[in-house]
Amino acid sequence: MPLLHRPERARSRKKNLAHRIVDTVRREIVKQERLPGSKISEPMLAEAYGVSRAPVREALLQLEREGLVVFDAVGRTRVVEMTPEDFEDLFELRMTLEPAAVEHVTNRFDASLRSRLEANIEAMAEASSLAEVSWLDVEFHTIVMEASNRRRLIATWRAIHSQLLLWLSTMHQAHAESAKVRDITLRIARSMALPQRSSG
Amino acid sequence: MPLLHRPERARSRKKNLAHRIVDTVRREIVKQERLPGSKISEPMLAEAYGVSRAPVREALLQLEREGLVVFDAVGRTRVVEMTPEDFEDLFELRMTLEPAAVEHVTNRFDASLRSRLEANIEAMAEASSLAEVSWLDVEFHTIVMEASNRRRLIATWRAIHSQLLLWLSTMHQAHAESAKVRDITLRIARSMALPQRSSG
DNA sequence: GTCGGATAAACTGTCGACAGTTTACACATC
DNA sequence: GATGTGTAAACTGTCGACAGTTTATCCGAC
Repeated sequence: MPLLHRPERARSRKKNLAHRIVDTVRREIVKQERLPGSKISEPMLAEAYGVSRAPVREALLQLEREGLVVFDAVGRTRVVEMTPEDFEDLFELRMTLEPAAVEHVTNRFDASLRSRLEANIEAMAEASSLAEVSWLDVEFHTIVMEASNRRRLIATWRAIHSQLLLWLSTMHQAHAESAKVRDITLRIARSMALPQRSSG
Repeated sequence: MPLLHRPERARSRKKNLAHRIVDTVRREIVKQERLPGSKISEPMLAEAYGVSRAPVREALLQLEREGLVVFDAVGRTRVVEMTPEDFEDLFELRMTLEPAAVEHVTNRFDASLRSRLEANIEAMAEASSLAEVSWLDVEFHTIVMEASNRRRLIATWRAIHSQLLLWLSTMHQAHAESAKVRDITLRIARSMALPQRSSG
């Protein structure tokens, strides 16, 4: 099972409480241990992690930035519920961003990047489940995105990254046995392949 | 002079203090009343607006999201300093996003949208300064982006919108009399024009 | 006069508390 | 049994405070 996330930045790079809460809740949402539409209250989160509400509020802001939670009109937090339109939106933005990143990566294709990508591909080949392949595939494209070295492109990717994982999780959990969804996922996985993968 | 911003969302749509602080500081940064690289401390902001640090912290997080401030390793806040590479990055992302938006707008081109765009164009024609034209131009493209109705596209646009204004402000203030910069700005403005502007 | 170190000021991260508002619940009514 | 209502519980937004750390200042050594 691939690791969910490297630490990422939020306010300061230091390991503050908000960071840890973000990491934990992000994992819970992506794994669907917190279901779409379920409420998240600050006092409950604060008590769950034995902290005050201040870092919890900061964490929720970050999770909203990643598109994993939404705030209603009175400031209450819920786990995001993605509609088919959202999925379309999500993948369209992804398809818009990726070519721009690839263009820069081709100019910066060095040994380090190459080995990271190859390791990822290898892991995919050895993966034992479709879910694992999907996750590795998102990881593959994260590597590409970050290799582009375009700060704003990377920031935008991070803003949708977790939503992609959530979508994959939704698909695999809700329709694990559906051959049709299997096909869709594989088709998308293929379309996500690095267009001009250099051979040298 | 065009209005700087409509209220925009942050945590809840209600008018909380963080909102007002974001609006004010955003304007200060874009107008370069706060100079790039200058420090922003929470206690000072809090005192300046007569509030506690809690809403100030929230506001700074939002401003970081908009790319107007950056946090250093120990959590201190500074007004962003944009390098030439940043400008390139910024406009490249902009060019990546825009065609995707335009594609959707052509399907939704109604009278309301048309009149809003025409009003904008009219204002540009009557504008008395290059700065004003630039701002109206960014506004034009904001209208297009929001008309696309793609949530994530719009969110991404908002994440770079203020940076575009800051860049324009920088250009106009630092090189107001430079014919060369004038040309660059106009060239960019032209490239920003809606590619297939419908005539019917 | 310059450099280095000690001391003071300032700042961030976190906490617990309170007011005002919204939601949930129990109870009475039809 | 369904419905409306009033009260209690819960929640958000905001505040002031404190501890630990970083930055600035001042003073002495050279």
